[in-house]
Amino acid sequence: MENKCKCDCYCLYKDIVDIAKNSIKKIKIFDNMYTFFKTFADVTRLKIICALDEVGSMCVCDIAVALDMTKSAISHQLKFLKENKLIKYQKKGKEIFYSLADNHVKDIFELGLNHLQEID
Amino acid sequence: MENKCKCDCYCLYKDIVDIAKNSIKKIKIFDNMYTFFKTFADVTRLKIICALDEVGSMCVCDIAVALDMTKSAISHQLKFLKENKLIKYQKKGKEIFYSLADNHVKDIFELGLNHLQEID
DNA sequence: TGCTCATATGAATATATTATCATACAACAT
DNA sequence: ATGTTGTATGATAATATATTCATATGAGCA
Repeated sequence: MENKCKCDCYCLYKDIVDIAKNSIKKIKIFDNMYTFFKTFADVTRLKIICALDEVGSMCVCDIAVALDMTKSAISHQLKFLKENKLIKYQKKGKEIFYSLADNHVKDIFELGLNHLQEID
Repeated sequence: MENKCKCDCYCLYKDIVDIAKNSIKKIKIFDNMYTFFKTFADVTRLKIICALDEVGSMCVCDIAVALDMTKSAISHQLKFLKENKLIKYQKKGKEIFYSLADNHVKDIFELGLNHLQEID
């Protein structure tokens, strides 16, 4: 039957399903989007963002101390954040200072904060 | 030494570290926050949100057809969304219709969309 | 040059997450 | 009652992720 898909389902409301399907198809950036949100879906990364948001820029070592974690763990997470263009950095001698890339990061962070404060 | 922590780090800029530490401590909802953002950090859940956003409300079966996935997989994800209060539902006979819980979900989704369209 | 410190990174381990599979339950039709 | 359909769920297997560990690189200094 036409309205039966490989997934063992009978389609009940075909027109609605078609609208939903088209809507999903239109957004070709789900992969990027999920990677973007994944950034905020980790306590360590949230804390790094929070710290950088508060003090502007910090070196790897200080972030590690502030979060009470190893420098290696922080470095791995900074790499993730860097690859997803959420932070930028500036070299000063041996040290490398990281800071938030733009206001979107702050916006998202604060929107999440507001949402949680409202339902709580 | 006072400025050496268990994590093999030497604290370089103590005042900055203290500010960051306090800022992190103030936010006691990192756990909730990361769970909230985790919702958006999965392609399946993003698609469900996208579909519900577009057509208002859908039953489990139709969501499964629209996403071309099994009903079981969808049901598990709906449970996750339900537990985190991002969707609500209404029973009609055998069917259960799911819809987005409030505008925050839509807001976050669209903010992510905007962010990605700008950097791209 | 050799040493120390700041940072980066590959591999391995530990943990978390997702989809599948089997099954259960509830509503409806016959 | 029995069978069918829509949904839910526990257990498992497959996959992804985070941290640790060992090691590497690179800058500054003695």
